[in-house]
Amino acid sequence: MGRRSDHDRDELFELTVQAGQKILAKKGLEGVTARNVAGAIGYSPGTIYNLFDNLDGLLFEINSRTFDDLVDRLRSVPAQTDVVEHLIAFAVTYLEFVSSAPHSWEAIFFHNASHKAPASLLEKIEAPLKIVEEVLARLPKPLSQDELRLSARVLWSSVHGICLLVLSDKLGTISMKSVEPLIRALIENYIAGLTA
Amino acid sequence: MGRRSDHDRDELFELTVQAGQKILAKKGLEGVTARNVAGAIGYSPGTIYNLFDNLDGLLFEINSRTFDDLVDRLRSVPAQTDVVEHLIAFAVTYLEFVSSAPHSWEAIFFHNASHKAPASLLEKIEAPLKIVEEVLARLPKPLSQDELRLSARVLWSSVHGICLLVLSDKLGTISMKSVEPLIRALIENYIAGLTA
DNA sequence: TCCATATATTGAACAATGTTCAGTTTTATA
DNA sequence: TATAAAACTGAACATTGTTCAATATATGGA
Repeated sequence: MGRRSDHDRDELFELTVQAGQKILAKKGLEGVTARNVAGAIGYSPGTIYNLFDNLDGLLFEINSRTFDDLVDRLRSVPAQTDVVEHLIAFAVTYLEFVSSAPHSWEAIFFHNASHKAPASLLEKIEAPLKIVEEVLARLPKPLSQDELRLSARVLWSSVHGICLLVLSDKLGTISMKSVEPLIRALIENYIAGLTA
Repeated sequence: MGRRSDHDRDELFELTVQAGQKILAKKGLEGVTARNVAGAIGYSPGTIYNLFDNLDGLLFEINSRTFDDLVDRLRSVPAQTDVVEHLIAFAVTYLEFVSSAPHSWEAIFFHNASHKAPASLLEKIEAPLKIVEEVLARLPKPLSQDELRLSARVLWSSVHGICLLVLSDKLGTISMKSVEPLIRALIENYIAGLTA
């Protein structure tokens, strides 16, 4: 039984999110139930609803942190003078992250929320796209704001599609090594077409 | 109350699948519950389990038909002498289908089945890839079976990623018209890179 | 025609889910 | 120390998928 003196609200919030992440990593999305999470932190199910509006809220928070993690990884990709090389490094970083933490991404790709995601999460989903836009803006050919926005989205979506492929084929014949040269071809030539 | 004499087993199966499809189209994936489907065909919930091993079975059947539909659409794309044009026509066909029947594709992309999909469904998922492979095989450059397989998958996955983008942005600013030229650039240049 | 057998259908019941909230316990404050 | 505020509980509710004994219906042979 959880005691009020054990943790203040912020600590408890943090504890809950981490318990959720741990369960997600171990049991997958379907393991993240109110009773499981409550049990893991030593509180009763009702307490979850003291911290979050609903269970979706917990998953939104977890997903939000996964995006933070992705953004950190993208930001720490070494700067490349060549735009194409930079974008390829982004894609590979994304692919490796998805591949190494599949359940975190399962929660992002396949969680069917009954409630609306908060604006803060929607912003974080946008963050990687902003980073891609920044790099695309360095292309010699001048692109309008709209062109930049759309082409970043299309490029990232196609990389995203390939992440899904890798994710769905965890036990199959498609490895990172076999996909990387094709990602390279995809990006190299998409950019070539964009700037033609 | 359903009467045994109303339909034989095959008719009832058909009736159930169609009821499922109708509910899916109208209410989305979350509307497809055992009780809803049973109510729609005038039988009790238990009857559903006489026709399918479980509810996933019904959704597998519905998804299977969606893939059949896609394959029909791809097969009726007018033959193009140019491989790239042919692939672009495929992608546009796919995009338009997803865009016009979003809930059918929601069931394919976001249904988290508790049970394993039957081999027959897995084969149907492969069918569009086979069609893409066939066209890729017409490229002047000779590709090995493995190269063909992998590049078809990567190409289709990236188109798939863009379908998801369009699907997730049904009310947003991304239209078919704005995406089509970028799909074109994506495919044109991916193939250029592949055959270089 | 009528009974016996096989099949189809029902619907109550079970477990698990998210969620609520009246009641209890604990802490902070005056 | 008494009172108010906040946190926490856990039983309860509605809704899921799913099962299965009981019932209803159809079939085929005497």
